[in-house]
Amino acid sequence: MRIVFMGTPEFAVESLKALIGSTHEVCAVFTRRDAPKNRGMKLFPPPVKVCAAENNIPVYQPVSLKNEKWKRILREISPDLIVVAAYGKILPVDILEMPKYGCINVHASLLPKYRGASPINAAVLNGEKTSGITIIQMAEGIDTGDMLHKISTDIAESETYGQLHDRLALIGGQALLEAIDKIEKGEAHPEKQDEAEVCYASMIHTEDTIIDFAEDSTDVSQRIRAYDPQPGAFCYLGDTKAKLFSASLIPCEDTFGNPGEILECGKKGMTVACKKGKVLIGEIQLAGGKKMPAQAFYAGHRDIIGKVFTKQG
RNA sequence: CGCGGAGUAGAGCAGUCCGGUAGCUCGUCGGGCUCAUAACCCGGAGGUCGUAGGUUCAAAUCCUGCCUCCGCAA
Repeated sequence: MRIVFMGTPEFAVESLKALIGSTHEVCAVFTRRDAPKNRGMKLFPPPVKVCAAENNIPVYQPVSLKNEKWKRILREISPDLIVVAAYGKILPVDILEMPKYGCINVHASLLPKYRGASPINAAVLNGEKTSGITIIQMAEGIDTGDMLHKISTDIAESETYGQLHDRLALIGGQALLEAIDKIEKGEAHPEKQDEAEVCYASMIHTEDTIIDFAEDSTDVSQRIRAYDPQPGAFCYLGDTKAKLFSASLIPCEDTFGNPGEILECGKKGMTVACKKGKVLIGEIQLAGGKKMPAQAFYAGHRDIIGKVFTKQG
């Protein structure tokens, strides 16, 4: 099958690799434009572009697909199918209908739950026990299309966003090939999403990543893990901003000290009190510094026992 | 030239303002105590103070260039 791939970040790279390693032909790759990023606002190419270039696949980086120029190019390529994975742009309807088999999307949640931009983070944040990949036939509206194929996976205890992301990216590639196989054999059975089950995961805002120890330990550890390792959930230690990572729940119903109080530091990490229960913090990163094991932090800050993490500096 | 912080022993930090013996916690190595231990006691090793110059009797410390790392913002 002749395929055009559209995607941008690391998550999409695994799907692209799966296609490249298959019997299908990836005729072209569409990805977002190189964006100024990080210190110095230097220009960085999206991961998908790098991967495509390594495999000598033509890359297109349109500002908007509504432009007739890109529609013409797509018609000339004349793909049988367009595969979209975390592309970050809306496809006009006439493009959705252009290929013989239309456009399909690799989405990192079990739809209809967690439509939108941050499905993986949302699953961890809400303490879901399972997540997965859904391949949908794209339609107008964000992640609203009929479902073609689904693979679910259990979310492990203490699993972070990063770990789940990497796992789902691989599963995404697998699910994609299976879905295309179904389509080719005419065995795909589009299934409507149950509107009653729909919920959305919007883009991440800074305020979502603030740790509030006045919440129960379950919520605190889920919040930290939902943004670990990127962009990192944070709170303040005095005036210093501190990102916390590798959180795990210490199961207990009791309360200890004040919310946010550092109870003890040991080899396994730093124990912090929550509204109810406590959490074990494995790694910490202070503003301007590198991420380090909590034990190392304790080595250089012997006076932190009894100090309190707060929401504001 | 988007804004800002930081490079000192394997790790994490103090010392820099005000120049004068390289310091702390952890780890590591050796010994001791113990039924035993991630606990405790004693002892040891380990550092071109990021780098290149400058000032000085003397620079981790003051001045200048360069390299590297990190936070914010996008």
